[in-house]
Amino acid sequence: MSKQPIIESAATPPLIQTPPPTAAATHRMAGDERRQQILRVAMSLFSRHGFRGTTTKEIARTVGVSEAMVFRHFANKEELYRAILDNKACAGGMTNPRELLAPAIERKDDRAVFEELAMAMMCHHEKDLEFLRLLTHSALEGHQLREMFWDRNVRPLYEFLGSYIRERQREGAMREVDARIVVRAFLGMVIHHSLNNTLWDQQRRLLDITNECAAREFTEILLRGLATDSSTKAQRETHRRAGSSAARHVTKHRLTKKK
Amino acid sequence: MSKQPIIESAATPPLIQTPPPTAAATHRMAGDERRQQILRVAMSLFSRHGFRGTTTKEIARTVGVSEAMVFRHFANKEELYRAILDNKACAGGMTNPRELLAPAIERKDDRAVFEELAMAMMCHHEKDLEFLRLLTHSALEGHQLREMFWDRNVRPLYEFLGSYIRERQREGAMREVDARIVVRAFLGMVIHHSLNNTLWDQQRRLLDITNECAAREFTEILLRGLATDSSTKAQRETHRRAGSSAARHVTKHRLTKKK
DNA sequence: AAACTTGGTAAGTAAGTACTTACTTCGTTT
DNA sequence: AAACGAAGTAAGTACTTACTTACCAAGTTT
Repeated sequence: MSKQPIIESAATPPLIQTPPPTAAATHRMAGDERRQQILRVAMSLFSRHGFRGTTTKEIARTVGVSEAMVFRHFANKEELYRAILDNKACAGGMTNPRELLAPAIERKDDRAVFEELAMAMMCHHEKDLEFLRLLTHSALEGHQLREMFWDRNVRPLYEFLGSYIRERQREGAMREVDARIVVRAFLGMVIHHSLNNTLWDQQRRLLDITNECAAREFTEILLRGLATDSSTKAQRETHRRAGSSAARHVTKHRLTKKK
Repeated sequence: MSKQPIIESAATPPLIQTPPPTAAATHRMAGDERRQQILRVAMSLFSRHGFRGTTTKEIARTVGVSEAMVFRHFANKEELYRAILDNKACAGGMTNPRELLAPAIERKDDRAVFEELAMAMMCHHEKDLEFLRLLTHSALEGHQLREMFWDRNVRPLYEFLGSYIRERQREGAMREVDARIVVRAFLGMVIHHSLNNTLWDQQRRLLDITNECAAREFTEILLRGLATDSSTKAQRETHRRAGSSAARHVTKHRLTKKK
């Protein structure tokens, strides 16, 4: 309004386009490729600084293009965020626990069920640290990723694991406690451990153990904690014979890595 | 610099001061009182939207004063945040567990030790929900509250609870597992439960139990999980005779409130 | 009643913020 | 080689942000 755009000034000199000062050789990518790149960068930045704490300018600069490119691929910041969620919330919940645990469940190998679940979760958290942070951010900000993740991952996991526990209780292999409480307790140990390692104590000052060790010990505590008075010894015998995943000498056996 | 301030224009008309349109009767508070009010409001807003997500304007408006007042009391936003931390990080870690648990520890009542600790933590989280959110925000943002809380609360708790467990292990009352893993497992159950209730599932769709119930069941799982093969029955007898806090019939005994 | 102190404000400012506009460059198709 | 469309940009716009300035008015002291 205040400024008249130069529409037909054929005279204006070429205005020597400064060759992109940002990156080395990021010229003319295919549209989809660039879109993916923006997505990856945005994901990484959102996970570090949250939605509000990340600017579109920063995203563009990191990618090595002008800000306008971000808005060519995504209508607005919110849509960019959504695109990340669609990418992640589906693939973000690690490999489906149902498939992963099927063999262990078949054999009714409780130890393997819990240990493998714990391992899968912790390894996934470790690998996709970004997603864990993104998730926590959106839980705080009340963003829709929270509900999405809840419905697609958390609730199904509670139902799946809960029904396994109930089955084992019916068979007399575990004492009678509300299965949902058991699920909460176990996921609590595992998730808290991951959160601790990624958000609070990345240098592992308080506790530096391998995922294997954590999975093993958490499982041990849970299963002993659920054992029926009668099953206590018998069951552990059974599992030893079956050659279950670990649990050979679960006492004090070099649990920590250092310090 | 660019604008010449009117220094002695006695002629400028009174410019009828609009009577504060914001609040009803928030006139002329004592300095300290207002300072405290700003602190409280800021704390509440920071906990809801994080440091970056809260504007000084919003704080001022909520208090019912002009933005300039915020900056009269606090040099900048960062200092306001610090003031909150100083207020909170000292008093924020609930009553000192050392004192709280002293009697239970004296009696070597493991059940009471863990159950009371869990209760204290969960009730504190529930009451000071704001602090929990603030803490999570600063963990994500890498703000100094994280280190502060870590040093003043988390690490001491690990050491304190860990040494109690080690003592009980020496006495043969608990099996030999790295005490720090046990601490992590137990705090994991408790903290994850709190976090779940405040950040993820405020409507308690997944699991709606009282704090008492959660504390009781988590403790039960942990203690059974730590029992030595020999102590299993003997110990539970002992505790029953001693009239320990709960644990009468810890089986399936109306654990949930509804659904 | 003059001088000081203190709680308070309106109206800035400079540096962001998300998002847009008008235009250019280049590989592919015709 | 002309035309076209997609990848790209510089330089905006309108608004928000943290923070400042210049000033005021109700007490309290002198």
